[in-house]
Amino acid sequence: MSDTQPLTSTPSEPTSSTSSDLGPVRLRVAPSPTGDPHVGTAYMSLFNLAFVRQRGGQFVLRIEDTDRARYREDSEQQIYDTLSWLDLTWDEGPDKGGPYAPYRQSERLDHYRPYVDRLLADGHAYYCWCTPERLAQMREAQQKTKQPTGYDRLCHGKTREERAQLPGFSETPVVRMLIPDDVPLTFTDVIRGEVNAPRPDDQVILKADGFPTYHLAVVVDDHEMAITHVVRGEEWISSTPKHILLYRWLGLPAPQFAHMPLLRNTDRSKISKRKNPAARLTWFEEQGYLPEALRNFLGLVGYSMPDGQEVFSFDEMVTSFDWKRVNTVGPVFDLQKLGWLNGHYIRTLPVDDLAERILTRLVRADVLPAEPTERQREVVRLATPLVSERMQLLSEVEGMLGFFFVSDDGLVVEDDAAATLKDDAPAVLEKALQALEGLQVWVAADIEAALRAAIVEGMGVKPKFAFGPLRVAVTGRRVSPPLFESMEILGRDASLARLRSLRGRLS
RNA sequence: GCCCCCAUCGUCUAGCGGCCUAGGACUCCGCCCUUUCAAGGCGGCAGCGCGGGUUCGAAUCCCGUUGGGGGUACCA
Repeated sequence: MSDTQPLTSTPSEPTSSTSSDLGPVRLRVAPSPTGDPHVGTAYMSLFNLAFVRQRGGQFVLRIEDTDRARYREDSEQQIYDTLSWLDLTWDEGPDKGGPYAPYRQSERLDHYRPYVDRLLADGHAYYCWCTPERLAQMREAQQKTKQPTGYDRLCHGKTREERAQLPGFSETPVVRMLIPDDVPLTFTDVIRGEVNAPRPDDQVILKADGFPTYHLAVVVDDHEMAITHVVRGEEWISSTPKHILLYRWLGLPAPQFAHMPLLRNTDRSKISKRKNPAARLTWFEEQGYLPEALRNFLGLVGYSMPDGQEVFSFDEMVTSFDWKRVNTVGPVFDLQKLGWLNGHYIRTLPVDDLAERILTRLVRADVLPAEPTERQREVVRLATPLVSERMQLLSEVEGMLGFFFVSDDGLVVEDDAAATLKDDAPAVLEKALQALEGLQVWVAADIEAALRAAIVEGMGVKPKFAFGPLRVAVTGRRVSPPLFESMEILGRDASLARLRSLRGRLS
C-alpha cells in the first residue's frame, strides 16, 4: 500500500538534528521469528515503550523475517504471546494492522526493490556474482596475512559477461553497497553521545534469493513507517554507518539511534539460549515468574530511578524516564535478584489475585483437575495467605500445597521427613489425638491451644519437637505451611485420620 | 588478526571535582522473632583494575595500559 512513498524524497533534515526532541515519537521493536523469543526482545521493548508512553506516540511491532533459513513457523505467535504476557503491548503490528501495513518484511519485498534500483542507477551499489566459496577463501587469506577483512570488489565495474570469465562466478548476483572513502563513521547516540564506528565492508543489501538483508530492510522500513527513534542492542553500533550511508544516498532523514547495552551470561558473554535458560522468554512463565517482576527486573538492570528505588512499576518508570539514566554497561542477568523481586511481588499481590494464579498453576501441574471442584477452589483460596510469603516462584506451590489435594491414605511421607521422627513420636501423636478428638470448634487457635496444653505443657516437650511429628503426619513433609492453619483448612476428619495413620505405622 | 564499545562490592547499581574514611539492593554470615520453612527487624563481610597526568583537591576530567564485550556473513 505504501509504494506510493516517493523515492525522491524530500530534502532531509541533518541527521544529527535534535529537533525531534519535541513532539510525538514512533518507535519499533523488530524481532526475528527464528525460534523461542529472546529475552532481549522484551528488554528492548520495555525501553522503547517507556519512551513512547512518556512522549506520546506509537510503538510498532515489525516482524523481520528476511532470513528464510532460520525462519520458524510458530515463532511469530510466541513473540505476540510473550510480549502480551509482559504487558508490553504495541500499537501497530502484523496482527493489529496499522497505517503502514504490512508489518512483516517478507510481505514487503516489492517495497525494497525500487530503492535498490535507485542505488544501482546512482552508482552507490553494484552487482556481485562471487560465490560463497570464493568469499570464504578471500576472507581466510586476509585473516592469514593479518589484513582487515572485506570484500575485494572483484565484481565492481564489471559486466556480467566480464565477470563470468573469472573464477568463483555464480549465476544469480547479489547487490552490494559501494562504500566511499569518505563514509561518515561518527554519529550521535541518544544514550552514548558521540560514537565512533568501524569502517564498513561493501555490505550485501539484496540477497540472491531476492530478499533484502537487515541493513536495507531496516532503513527502508523505518523510513516508510515514519520511525523517529531506533532503540536496539549495541551489537548494531558497528553497522550504523551503513545505515546512515543508505539514508544519505536515498535522501532520507535518519532517525535517532539509541544503542542499549547487551544482557550478559554469567561469563559476561552476550546472553544466549545455549548458556542461559533465561535467554528464552517462554522460560519465565514456565518457571513461575510473575510478568510484573520480570518487567521490573529488566528495567532495573538497564536503568536507575532518580530516587534510587528498585521496586517500581512500569508507570513509574515511564514518568521518570530519561535516556541519561540508561546504562552503557551490559548487565549480567542475575537470577538471584530476579527471584527476590519475584517473591516480593508475590507477597504484595492481593490474595484473590494470587489465589487465582496459584489455581492455574496447580491445574497445569496436574495437582488439580482441569475443572477444580468448589471445595478445591476454596482450599486454594484459604491456603494462599499461608504460602504467599513462603515462595519465590509460583511453581513452588505445587510442592507446598500438594498435601491438601491427596487422599488421606494416599499421602506420601517423604524420607527426610520420616528421618526427623524421634522415639517419642508415637506418644506425641497419641497425645495429640486425645487432645483433638474432644475439641469443640475446629479452628487454628483452638487447635494450637489444645496441642500446647497437652504436649508442650503436659509432656514437657519443646514446641519444635512437639509439633514436628504432627507436621509430618498431616503434610508428609519436614517443611510445610503453618501447621494449625493447615489442619483447620484440611478439616477435622482428614487431620485426625492422618495422625492416626502415622501413629499406626510407627507402632 | 583488524575495527568499535565499555570499566565502582561476587551480582545489579548510586555517584556526574570537594557533601565519599564511596551510598542502596541482591547474595552470603551472625542475632532477634518463631510450630517447620519463609517473611520481617537489627548488625556484619565485601568495591572505585593498573600507571601516568590536570587540579589546592579526583571514583568523578585527560592519556596510556590491562581486562571484558561486540562486530568483522547472501544471520539478525
